[in-house]
Amino acid sequence: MPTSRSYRDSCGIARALDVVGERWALLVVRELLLAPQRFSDLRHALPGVSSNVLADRLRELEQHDVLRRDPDSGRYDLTDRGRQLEPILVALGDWGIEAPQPPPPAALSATSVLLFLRGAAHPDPAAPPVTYRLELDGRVWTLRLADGRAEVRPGEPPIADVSLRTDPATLSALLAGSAMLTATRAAVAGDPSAIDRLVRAVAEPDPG
Amino acid sequence: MPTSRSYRDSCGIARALDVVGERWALLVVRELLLAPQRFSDLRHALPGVSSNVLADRLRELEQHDVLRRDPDSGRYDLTDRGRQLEPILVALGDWGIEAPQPPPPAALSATSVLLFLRGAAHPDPAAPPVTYRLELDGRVWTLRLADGRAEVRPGEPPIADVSLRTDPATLSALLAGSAMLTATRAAVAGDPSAIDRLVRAVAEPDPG
DNA sequence: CAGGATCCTTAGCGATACTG
DNA sequence: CAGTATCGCTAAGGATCCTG
Repeated sequence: MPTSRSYRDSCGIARALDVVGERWALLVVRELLLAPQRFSDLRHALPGVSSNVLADRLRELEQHDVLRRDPDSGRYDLTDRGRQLEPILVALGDWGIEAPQPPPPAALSATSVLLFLRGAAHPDPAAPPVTYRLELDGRVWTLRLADGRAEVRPGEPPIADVSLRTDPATLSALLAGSAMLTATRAAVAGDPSAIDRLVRAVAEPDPG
Repeated sequence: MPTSRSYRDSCGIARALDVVGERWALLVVRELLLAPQRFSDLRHALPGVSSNVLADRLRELEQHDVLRRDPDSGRYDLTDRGRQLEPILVALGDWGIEAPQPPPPAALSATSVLLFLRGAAHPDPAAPPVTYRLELDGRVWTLRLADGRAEVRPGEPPIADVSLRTDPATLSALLAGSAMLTATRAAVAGDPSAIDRLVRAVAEPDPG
């Protein structure tokens, strides 16, 4: 039984919150920012949400034209309207970064780390492009550093300079500089120096 | 008894929602964007929130350094950190404008209308500045059109070209062009043509 | 009277078990 | 795998009642 309460307020902010203000709704949207996801993908990325609540949120968000379920693949993907939330979510995430960290154990989905990575990376614009194959939680992503910014896409890269297989928490620790690659159980193939370059691109201050 | 549940997710978006994701929290922030407000002001602006929930939200938001209560005046005001939410809320409101209107009766606070007005107004940059004295729900605001944009501040203007006393819904209807000034119970003093100019500034398309 | 605090009811949430 | 059914818990909603 989906939620059907409203703020009954004509303001755009209140009407937006009528759509995406229920618990877990914006985190579901977050998980779909980089790639479509199945029901089980979302459950794995959001271990705190129970299946009935997730089903409710997906139904409501589909009714409000934020996302759509593809009947063939069973995957949920954002609609154009849902995708318009991306800059808002990114800005909200930047704001939330300043908040105190939740006490562990805290979840960290692949999408979360990749969104952070994409936003925090400031690679040297003059350096040649690099392509990474990232395998996180068994799923493959393509990361490309080029033209001074990072681009993330789902799926296999055509060619990759380096391949890194690990989990979101380890990747996050690497990027934060709180772990050395050799001290983790990450599997690397290809040019290891490209990993250093990635870490430095995230560590260096925003040139803007 | 304040809410103290967390998404337990390290992502900045989730941590932001741990602070401002509870019901009514962002609408409280909205009400404080333009001016400090008392507890009773907030209750009036948000007729759907019950006093215990409002008290809980204010406590939580104060604990998280989003707002602060001034002991002398009893007014709640945003902190610097809370004010950083302004562009996010404005963007969320723009997104929400596209959502279907809630069935009436829907609330419409003075802050809501003034936020909409400030964002939607595109006055002729070449025209001379105009200052309005707006009295909404018994509270006085200063509105100034100058340099191609609108500025809203709480309190009496030093001098005003025109004074308009009405309620938020009537002002909204005037701005939307769905009501004529002469057909409302709005009280006007000063230069009535300045009201027309305001309506046109809102009606005209965004030059940007 | 403003600014809450208390009480009670309801509805959304969280966890687990179950089904096509 | 992709949800549905069930149930106890907790936050939200509404009214009333304190306290300066």
